[in-house]
Amino acid sequence: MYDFKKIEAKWQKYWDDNKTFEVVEDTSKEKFYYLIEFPYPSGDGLHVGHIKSQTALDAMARKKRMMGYNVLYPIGWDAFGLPTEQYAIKNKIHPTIATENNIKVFKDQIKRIGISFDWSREFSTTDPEYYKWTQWQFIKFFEHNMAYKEKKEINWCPNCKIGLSNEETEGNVCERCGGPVEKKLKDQWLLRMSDYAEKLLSGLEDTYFVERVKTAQTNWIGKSTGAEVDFKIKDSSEVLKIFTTRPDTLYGVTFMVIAAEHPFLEKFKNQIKNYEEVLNYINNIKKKTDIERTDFTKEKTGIKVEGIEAINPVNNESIPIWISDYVLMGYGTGAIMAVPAHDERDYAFAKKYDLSIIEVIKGGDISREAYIGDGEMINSGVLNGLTDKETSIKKIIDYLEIQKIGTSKVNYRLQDWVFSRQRFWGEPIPMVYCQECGWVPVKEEDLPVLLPEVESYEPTDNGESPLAAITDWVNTTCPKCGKPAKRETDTMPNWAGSSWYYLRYMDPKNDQAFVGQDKLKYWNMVDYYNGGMEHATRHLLYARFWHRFFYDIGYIPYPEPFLKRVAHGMILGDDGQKMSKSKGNVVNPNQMIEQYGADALRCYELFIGDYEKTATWSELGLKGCKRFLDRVYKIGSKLNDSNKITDQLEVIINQTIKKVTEDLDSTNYNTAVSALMILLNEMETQSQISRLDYQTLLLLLNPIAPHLTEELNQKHELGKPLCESSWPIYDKNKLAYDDFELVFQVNGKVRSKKQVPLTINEEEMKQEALNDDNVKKHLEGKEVVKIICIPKRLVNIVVK
RNA sequence: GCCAGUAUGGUGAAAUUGGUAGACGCGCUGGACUCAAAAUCCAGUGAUGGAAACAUCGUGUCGGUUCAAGUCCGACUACUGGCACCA
Repeated sequence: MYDFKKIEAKWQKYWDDNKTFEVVEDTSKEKFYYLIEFPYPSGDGLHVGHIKSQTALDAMARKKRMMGYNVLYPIGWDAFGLPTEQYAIKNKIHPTIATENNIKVFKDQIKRIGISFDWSREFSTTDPEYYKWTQWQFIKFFEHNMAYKEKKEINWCPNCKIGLSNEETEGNVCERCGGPVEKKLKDQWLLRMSDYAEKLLSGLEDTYFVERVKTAQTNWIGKSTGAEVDFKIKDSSEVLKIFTTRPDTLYGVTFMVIAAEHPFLEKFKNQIKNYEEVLNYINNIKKKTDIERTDFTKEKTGIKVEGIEAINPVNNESIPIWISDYVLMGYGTGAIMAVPAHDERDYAFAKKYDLSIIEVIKGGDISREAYIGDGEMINSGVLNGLTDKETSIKKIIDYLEIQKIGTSKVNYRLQDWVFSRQRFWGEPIPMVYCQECGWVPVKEEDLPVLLPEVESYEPTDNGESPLAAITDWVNTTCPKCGKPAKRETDTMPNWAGSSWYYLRYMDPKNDQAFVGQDKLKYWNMVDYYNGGMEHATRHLLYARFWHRFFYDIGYIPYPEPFLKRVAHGMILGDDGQKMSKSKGNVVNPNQMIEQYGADALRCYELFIGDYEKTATWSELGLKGCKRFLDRVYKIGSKLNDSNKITDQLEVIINQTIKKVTEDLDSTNYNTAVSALMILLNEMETQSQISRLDYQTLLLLLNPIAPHLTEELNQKHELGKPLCESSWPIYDKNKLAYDDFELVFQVNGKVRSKKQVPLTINEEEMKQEALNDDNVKKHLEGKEVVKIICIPKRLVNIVVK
C-alpha cells in the first residue's frame, strides 16, 4: 500500500536538513521546557518501555510548537558510572570508547522513532567540557563549607579487596566472587545536604509534582518534631542528650538506650565495669549488615552498661543505660529515653530484659502491650490530669526550656550526601591535599581535572580508586603554596552529573559559565519533567538540592528547578514480567519499526493504557494501531475538492480538536488516540470527505504519527508541511448537535430513550417521559412522587 | 507498621467529576471477497432468561447517604509503589 520505511527516512532527513527542531531563544515567543530523564547509555540499547516517555513528551512538544510556543526538548547522556566501567573491564575496552559506541546505538534507535529532540544541544556528562563545570560546582560547595571529609563506612570485599557499590552487594554477598561483604572505614567527601532538609521540604509547595512523587520526597526527608532533653550522668558533669517526639511521656522513662557507636562508651571506658562484655557485643553488631541490623521482625538484642547511670531531669530518678541495635547513631543523638509503657519497641525490650514499666497515660492495658493512644496523664507531676497530647507536649517543653534541661527540636531522616566513589569512571574530585595547606581546590583555570589515559581501570586491591595507582597523575603541586602535593583519587557519584544537566541544555556550548544568566532567565524552570518512580527520591532530591544551593549563592535566579514532575508507568514484557535480557522478553523498538513502522509504534506506546500505570506489551495492540494508520492513508481516496468542513462532520471534528488538544496537555494520551479513531470511524461512514476535513485529521494526528501525516499532507497537496503549520482551533458553538438522546428513568432505572431537540424545556421533557409507552408500563398502579429533570440528560420519575 | 495509589467484560482500558457503565483498541463468533489462505470489508460480542420486545443481575467485599453511586461517606480485603527499630 505504502512504503513506511521510505516515508520515515524521508521526513527524518527533512527535519534534520531544515533544523526543524533546533530552538533559539526568542523573547517574542513564549517558552516551554520539556525534559525527560537523560538515558544511561548501556550496552543493551533501548527497549520499547524506555521510549514511552520520550514519545509522550514528543507528542506534547510537537503540539506546543504548532501552537506557537518556543519549545526546548533536549537530550543528552548520563554516561559515567559503574555499568560502563564493568562492561569496559569485562570486554577489555576503554570506557570512553564503550560510551561512544553505546551512545551511537542509543542515538540511532531514538532517531528512527522520529523524536523531535534538539540534537544541537546534545552532550554527555563524560565530556570534559561538561564535567569541567561539575568539578567547578564541587569547588563552590567546598568554598561555602558545604563539602567536608569524614570517615564513612564502605562495602568492602576482603576476598577481591575492592570497595563495592550498594548495587554490587545484593544479599550482603560480593557480586564478583560470592564471598561475604564487610564494612570498612574510609575518608570520604560529603555534601551537607541535611542542612537543606527544611528548604527541600518547603520548596515542594512551589511545584506541581504528582502526589505520589511529593509524598515519596516528603517521606525521604522524614521530618519529625519533638524535643531534645539532657539527662545528667550520675556523679559526672557529662550530659546524655536524647531526641524524642513524645516529651509528654518523660515521667515514664525507665531506662536509656544508646547506639553501639555512641561516643560515651569510649568516654566512660574506665568507669564501665563490664567493658569487656560491651566491646564484645559491639563487635558482634558490626559484623551484621545494615539489613540484618534494621530488620525489625527479629528480636531486639542489648546489654546493660554497668557502672554508669543517668538521671531523669524531671524527677531525679536514677535510670540504667543500655546498648541496643535498635538505636541508630545516624539519627537524632544516637541515644533515646525509653518509655516502655507507651512505645512498642521499648516495651518489647523491657519485657525481654525484665525492666520496669511505668504507665503515664491512662487508657491501655500495659500488662499486655504498650499503649500508644491518647488519654489522661498520670504519675507525671506537672502534667497530671491533662488529656490532650498537644497541650501536654507544649507544657513540658516550656518547662524544660525554663529549667534549661531541654528544648524543642526538629529532626530529619535526610542525611548528608556521601559524595566519594572509589572508581575510575567518574568525574575526578578536583581537590589537592597539601601537607601544609590541607585540602585545597584546583584552580579554576586548571579545570577540568581530566581522567588520565591508563592501561588498567580495574579497582585496586587496597580500597583506593584506580586513580591512586597512577603516580604521575596523583603527584602534583599545591595550588596555594606550590609545594609537592597529592590529588584526591576518588571520583564523584553518578548522581553528580545528573544533578544539573537540565541547566546545561539551556546553554550547552558556554565555556565561560555553566550556564549564562540570560539563558537562565529565558528558559527558567523546567515546565514538565518526566521520569520513573525509581528516581522520585534520590535523583530528584539531589537535583533540587544542587539547584537550591546555587540559588542561595546567587548563580540561579529561582529556587526550584522543576515546575511539574510526572512519573510514567513501566512497560512489562508480554509475559507480564519486567523486561530483561535473562528472561528473554525484551522487545527492541528497531524490530517493531522494521515490521510496523515508527508511527504505529509511537501510536501504540501512547494508546497502551493509563500513562502513569504499568502496562503489558502486546504486539496485537501494536497491530491494531498499524491498522488505524492504514485506514488514515486509505481514506485519502475519498477526498473531494471542497476546502470547507463537511456539514455532517462539523460537530465531531470540533469535538475531536477539543479532546485531543486537552488530552495532549495532560497525560491522557490513550484517550487522545481513541478520539482520533472515533473521528476516523465517523469519516468512513461518509461517501466523501473534504480536503479541510482530512487536513484537520492529519494535523491532530501529526504529534502522534508525524511521518505518515506529513507524507499524506504533501501527497494530497493540502498545504505547507504540518510541522510548520498551526494547530487547529475549535469553534465553541459547534461542539454539540442540535438534538440529543433524552433518557427516561423510573426510580433511577433506565426504561426508555428518545431523540429530542436541544431546545426542549423542562415541562416538555416531563411530558415526553410520561407519554413513553415503556415508562407508562412501569407507572401502572403506582403513585408519582416527584419528577427530576436534568437538562440535556435525563428525566427520572420517582414512584411509590 | 506508617504514607500514597490502584481494584471495571475473555483482554488493554473509557466514563462529561453524582446523571445511559463498558467509549476506543485487541480477541472471539458469523458473513462477504478468494480455488484456498493471508490481508481487507460488513455484522455481532458483560452475564442470565427470552424468537423478540424486554426483564433481572453486574464496576474487589460489607454497610450507608441520595430521586440517582464505578464516582461521595464508613469499615474491610487484595495488589502496586515509597519509607521503615527514625525514637
